[in-house]
This record gives sequence, structure tokens and C-alpha cells, in this order.
Amino acid sequence: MAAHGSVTLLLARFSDLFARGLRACIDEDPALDVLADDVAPDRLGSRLAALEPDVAILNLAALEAVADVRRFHAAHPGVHLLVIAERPTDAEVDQVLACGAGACLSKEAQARDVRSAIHLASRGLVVLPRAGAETGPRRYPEVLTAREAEVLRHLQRGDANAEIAAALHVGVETVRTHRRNVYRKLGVRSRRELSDLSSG
Amino acid sequence: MAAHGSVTLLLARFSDLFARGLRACIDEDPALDVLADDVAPDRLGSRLAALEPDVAILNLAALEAVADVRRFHAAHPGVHLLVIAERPTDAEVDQVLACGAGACLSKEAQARDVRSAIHLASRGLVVLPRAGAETGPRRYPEVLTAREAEVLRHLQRGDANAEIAAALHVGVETVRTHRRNVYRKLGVRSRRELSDLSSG
DNA sequence: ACAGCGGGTGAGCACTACCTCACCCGCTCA
DNA sequence: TGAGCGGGTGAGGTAGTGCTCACCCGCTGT
Repeated sequence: MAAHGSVTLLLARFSDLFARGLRACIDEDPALDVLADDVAPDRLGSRLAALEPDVAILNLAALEAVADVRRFHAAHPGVHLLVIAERPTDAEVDQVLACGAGACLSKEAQARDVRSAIHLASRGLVVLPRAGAETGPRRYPEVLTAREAEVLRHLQRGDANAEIAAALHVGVETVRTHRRNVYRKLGVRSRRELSDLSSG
Repeated sequence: MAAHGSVTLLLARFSDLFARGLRACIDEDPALDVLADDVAPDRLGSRLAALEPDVAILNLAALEAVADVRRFHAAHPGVHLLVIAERPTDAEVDQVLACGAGACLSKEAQARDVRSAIHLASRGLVVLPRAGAETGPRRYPEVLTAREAEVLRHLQRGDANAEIAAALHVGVETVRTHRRNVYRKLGVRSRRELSDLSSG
């Protein structure tokens, strides 16, 4: 515990832009004191031992395994672990909490919720998203498959179906199927519209 | 185009923490002028029309379909579109660029790369990750399945295998399989170690 | 008229993930 | 000693996705 009632923190490494947002969010709260920032996964153990923060904010995506959380909890029972996951399922939250973490938040969480969670976790309370809004699978725009992307490249070059079929070593009917899916996912209806995007 | 040679920007809505990082990254560059921030997906069209920024930074995950990118490009050919995706595959990058975007970056991108990409995109150059490091599937810690999480909850309550099997309406052998996977993914070797995590 | 392009439907196949269960083994403890 | 717990292997079924191909239709342009 730090002196004047503040909460001491250790921040694991996150992607650059997210880390900036996280740090800014924490710096807005004068009661939060960051001891270490951008700690690489392989240095978490030694930094936890050296700094003994009240709360450590871990990046689940950067860990080798969820079991690492358990390892940190076992080695440093006094440190409250707050795990930030990509978009955790209910099962993933259960898993993280079962490994000894005090909280499991989504990267989609609001800044004020993160600050609240840090304070609660520092006092040993368990925080989990559960709201239902943040967890669960996300609807994501339809993405081209690898094969469809190949067909797209040939279409952009103006190749005919038969040429594409020969180049990909498949039948013309297959090319037509891929092409149709490409058109649908790109929202175009012809080669003409496809080339309009590139030129204009 | 803005007056004093600066680049005017429109920023779509991103998750709170990421948006703070993105905004901070942009504010560090005095040549970048943000006209609108946190623009909701359904307001992108009208805001693009009203503000006519040099560059619009879109959030692919918040769009209904990748085809929306094409729609924006068609409606506002003068606006250079910079799309930020979750962790785009090569096929996804092809798809976004084929829809008329000028750049497709990953959320994992460095702040300085984002600033560079904005400047390049504003001059009509195409920017794509391609480095190979950011694209492609990520190795992610092993996550519990829904069934394994259920077994975990029963294990934490101290239920015996037969009790769990009865509760889940499956055979004891099935419970044993789930339990084994739970142990492996959590890095524990017994009910004892599992309860040690919860108690202290 | 015919070839090429556009869309729709459906089938077969391979691969993967998950769930389910069955066998094997060793250890511990009442 | 036997029941329960620990780990290992493998097999079967289901579901989903992606790739491949086959048929159907209409439109257009030479």
C-alpha cells in the first residue's frame, strides 16, 4: 500500500493506442499511482515482485496462457489482478476469475468503469462485465475468404472467368461462385462497379 | 482542404479507451485538425457530407458491412478513407481497399504509424499493414468452452463427478474429460489447487 | 442465336471445434 | 481391496465454415 491512501498500479503491455487511452484514463484519477507502465509479458513476474503494486492490470491477449494469471496470483497473493481481455465470453471470464484474478474487463469498457474497477479490485472486490453488452460474440462485417480475395485480385486485373479458373486450377463454376460472394460482400453488382472504385 | 495546410479529420466511434489513445495520438500532431470525433455509424453519412474532411478514420468493427466503405467512397470521392480493423487478414485488407479505402490499419498499429498513414492517405497514397507482424491470426490463450465452464462452476462448489454428471445430464466419463481440460487450461492439477485459488 | 456475364440454389467434400463417451494406467485413502 | 480421483488416448456425432462444382434463370452484345 502506498502512503497517502492512493492505489499503486502496474500496467502490462498493450497495443500502443489502447495503452495511451488506458494511461490517460488512469492519470485523470489522482488517487491512482502508476509504478510501472508497458511491462512486457516476460517481465511481469520480476516487476510484480519488485514493485508489489496494489493492483496489476494484465493484458490477456499478450499472455502465453490463462494459467499465467494463476501463476502470478500464487506468487503474489497480495497483488489484486485486473485482467483486460479482448471481448471475453462468459466462459473466459469464469476462467480468468478461477485463476485468481479480482476482475476481468473487456477492452470495450468505459474509462470510468475501468477506474471504478481498479478501486474496487484494490479492496478485494470482484468485478466482472456480465452486463451482457460487452461479452459474447460480436457481429462483424462479412470478410472475404482467402480464395475469394484471390478471385478479387484477378477481377481487378480484368481477367475473364476462364482465365481466373485456369490460374487458380479450378473450374469456371467455382470462380463464378467465388465472384458472386465477392460481389455480395463488396456491395457491387458487376466488374464495372468494381473498377469504378479503383479509378474514381 | 483546410486553410494553413493542415489535414482535416473525421473520427468514427471507437471503444472508449482506444478512442482516447487515438485522439491523443492525433492531437500530438499540430498539422492534424479534428473536425468531428466519436461519430456514430449511422451518422457517418451526414457528417461526411456536412464537414467534407480530408481524411475520415472509420471503425470497421462498428460498420454493418464492408460495403458501407464502398458506399461512403462513392458518395464522397474527395474524402480519403482510412479504415481501422481489429486484426485484419490479408483478404480483409484487400476487401477494404477494393471498396475504395485509401488505407487499412490494425488496431495494434503504432501511434506514429497512424499519424504517417493519415498524412499519406490525405495525399491519395495507399497505406496497408502488410508487414506480416500485425496481420494474420493471433495466438490467444486457450479459453474454456461453455461446457467446460459449467463443469468448472460445479468443481468450485465442491461437487463430486457423479453429481456434476447428473446435473448436466451426461455421463461421468464426459465430466472427467471436461474436468481434465479445465485443469489443463487453468494450470491446476486437482480440486485442491482449484480451491486454493479462490480462498487465498 | 450463341457466348459471356449477372444472380439463385443446392450438393459434396474436407477441415475444425465441441461434446460425448469408452477404454487404458497409477495413486491414495478409508 | 475397492472406490474415487488424477492423467492419457481415441472414437463417434454434430455443427459450422470454406472450397469445389453443378444445375437453374435472365440480360446483353456481336
